[in-house]
Formats: sequence, structure tokens, C-alpha cells
Amino acid sequence: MASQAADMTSSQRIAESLINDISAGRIAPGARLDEHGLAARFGTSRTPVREALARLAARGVLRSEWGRGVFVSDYGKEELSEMLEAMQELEEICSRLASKRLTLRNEAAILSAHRTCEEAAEAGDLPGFLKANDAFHHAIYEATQNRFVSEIASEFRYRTGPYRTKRFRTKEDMLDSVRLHGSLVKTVLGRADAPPAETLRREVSLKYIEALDRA
Amino acid sequence: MASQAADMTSSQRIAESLINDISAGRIAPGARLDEHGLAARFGTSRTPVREALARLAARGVLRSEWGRGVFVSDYGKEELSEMLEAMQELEEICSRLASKRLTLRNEAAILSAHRTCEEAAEAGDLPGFLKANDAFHHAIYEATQNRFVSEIASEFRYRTGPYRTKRFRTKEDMLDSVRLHGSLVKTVLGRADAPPAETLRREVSLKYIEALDRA
DNA sequence: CGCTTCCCGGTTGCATACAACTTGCGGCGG
DNA sequence: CCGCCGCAAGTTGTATGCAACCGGGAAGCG
Repeated sequence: MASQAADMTSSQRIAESLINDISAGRIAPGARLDEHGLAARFGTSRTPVREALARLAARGVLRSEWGRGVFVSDYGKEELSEMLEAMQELEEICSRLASKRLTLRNEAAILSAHRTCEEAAEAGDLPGFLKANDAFHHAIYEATQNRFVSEIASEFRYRTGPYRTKRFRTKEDMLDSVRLHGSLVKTVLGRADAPPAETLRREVSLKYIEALDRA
Repeated sequence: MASQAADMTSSQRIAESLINDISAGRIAPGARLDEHGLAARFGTSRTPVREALARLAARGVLRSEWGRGVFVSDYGKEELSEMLEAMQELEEICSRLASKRLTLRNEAAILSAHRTCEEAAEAGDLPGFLKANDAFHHAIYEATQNRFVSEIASEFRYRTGPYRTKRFRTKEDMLDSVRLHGSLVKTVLGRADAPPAETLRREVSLKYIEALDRA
């Protein structure tokens, strides 16, 4: 996952590091990113930092205001709701395409990630769960055999990342997610015709939005 | 569309200009973009040019190879096919969401653009048709009332742009598209339950891919 | 004659320096 | 006392210069 190869340009390293920090919630939405400080932190000049910031801004992860600086994109209830709707639609596409073209290799990866996820949830291991959760969804994305669908789904996963870390607090939250995963798995593996329970998905979205108030 | 306000940074102006040229086919897929030449063309130094290129590369419009330069993304049959599949899925989402939340203003915009499109097609006016075609689809995107769905659909429209200009050659091509639009309109306006004819959409995709061979 | 090797032009990536803009604060006038 | 103006500090945006790297071509060797 996003390995930092040695022969990478500085701007790429910086961009990856930043997007990881942001998606994991280590840099909060709304925070300002100081070019000076980042340059010092990464041991480079401002130039590659600016390039990295421009890249992330173009991807929607950052939002730059002229003469004021660049900020981590923060979304209100309205925007977050729209983003989650988009995300659900994308996930539905992914599960449909995946079920059409599932290879054994994909099936194994999905089932494995699902099991790992379940174990982490039952153990109450939040960091492990978040990681396994990512792996599970990415396994489905890859199973679409469509690099563009997979790409935009991953992209939105990055952007919803900071809010996902807030949304999962209790063990019950994780088990909810695992139940949704189970429904997804049944759909992808063709053991259920209907798309995963709509009501459950709406509940999940509401949890995200509720989490905004706790912050 | 994408007006170039006076108080814009150079890099933004450059990025917009480039993406317009690329999407309209004035810069062919596979072409190399020389930082030096672009800097001279826009009357700036290489720095803002580099930022603009980094932005577009992050959006998938350009692809940069280390030490060789940046190139306009060019797709083979396989990739183009995947991209068109993704595009069709996105369009289906858009028409579904649009039909759920259609306002009178949106409906008027869609119908107006559809009529303009039809007129241009019957007149055999290719540039006018391409412009009206864009307006039509963007009207549907906006009708989703979801800025993220609209955003990614627009983004893919940019990326498929160069190939669309190749795909439309004859008057009949345009009329085909208008027929598909009619089907879309009926769906969005709720006068047809089923999504727009799947077979017709597949034919359209095939036209895109055939156009690759003519190039 | 073919293959390897070295060199050189050209391009990208980075660092540094400068200019333009925004913003917060302090002083001045009402 | 309140509001407006202007200045200065700090930030972003841009320009220029340099170093590293890739590719092609010619020279040299087997």
C-alpha cells in the first residue's frame, strides 16, 4: 500500500506522506498547511512542497485560497452528505462490476480481508480494523477489473478517510460495518441478487454525519 | 464555461487553457508538452507551468515520465473501453439522481440544451454540436444536486473529450447521439422507467473504439 | 561489420531569491 | 470611545540558476 520507493521525486514522497496523514486523520480537516514548515519537515525547499500541494489540491484533498494558504478540505453536513451519497453509488457500481468479473484470486482476497476485518472488530482493535477495512474495500475495487472505476472509488475513500476515523468509536460501530461487509460479500459473490440493504447504508451515512457534531 | 477571471494565478490560467485545448482535441493524446515552450507561449517562467502540469497530471489528464517529459494521456483500446464503461456507469447515476431531484430550472436547461443539440446535428454543424452536447450533459450533471457526482462526471468528460472529437465525423453520428439524448431525457423526466437503452450505449462505445483505428 | 562505451545536448527536478498580496495591529482623526 | 487608514510582518506566487538524469549519436574496439 503506497510504498515509498527510493527512486521517487521529492514532491511525490511529500504528496503521499501528506495524503496518508490526512486520510488517517493525523492532520485534521480545516488545518492549514504551512509551506515553510513542511519544507523544513521534509528537508527540502518550498518548490517540491508547492508541487505536492498543487497535486493534492487538484485531487480535492486540499483547498487553496489565494494569498491565504492551503487547507485540508473540510466538509459541512451538507457536503459530507453529498459525498457519502456519491460514495455509496460508486460502491454499488463496484460491487456490481466485481460480481460480474470475479476471479478466484479476487474472491480469495475479499474473503481474507473480510475475515481479518471481522477479527479486528471483535477484538476491538480500532487501528487494525481501519486498516483491514481499507484492504477489504480496495479488494472489491480491484475486482472490478476496471482501473478507472477503481481509481475514483479509491480517491473518494481518501477524501472520506478523515471522517471515517471519527465515525468509528465503539466496538459496536465496527461490528455494524462488518455486517454491511457481509451483505456486500454476498452480493459480490452472487449469493444475493439485491444490492446490499439500502437501509443499513443510510444508517451508516447518518453515523458519519452524527460524528461531525462530536468533533 | 470556465471563464478566465482576471484575478487568477498564472498556473490556474495555464491549467485551464491546457485542459480546454486537450479536451477539444487541439492537443492530441500522446503529444509531449514542453515546459520551455509553454512558458514562452504563456509569457511566464517555467515555475507556474510546472505547477499547472502537476495539477493536470494529478487529475489524470497528463502522464509524466521521469526525465522524459509530460505527455497528454493516451489510451489504447483496452483502457478506452474501461473508461467508457466507467463513464456509462457515472451517467446512469447522474440520470437516476437527476430524475429524483429535478427542478423546473434544471428541466428547462436540459430541454433547451437538447433542442440546441438537435438543431446543430440536423444542420451538420460539428463544432456547434460538440458544444451543445457538452452543455446538455453538464445540465444533467448539475441536475443531480450533488457536486461530487457532478464533479467526477465532468472530470471524465474532460478525459474522454479528445476521443469524442474523433468519434463524431458524419451527420449520422450526431443524430445517433441525439437519439441517445432523447432516451436520456425521457428517463430523467420520468417518462420512462428503464435506464436508457443499453444496446444503444454499447454501440456508442464501439464507435469511440473504432475511431481509434481511423486516427 | 557489429557491439560497446563515452560524451553531449536537452530536459526535468530542486534550491534560492525576489515580488506581490493579505492580514493584523497601532496610530490618528472624528 | 469608535472607526478608518496605513504600515509592517508574514505569507504565497513567480523568476532565475544550477545539478541530476535520460537519450541519441559518434568514436573506438573486437
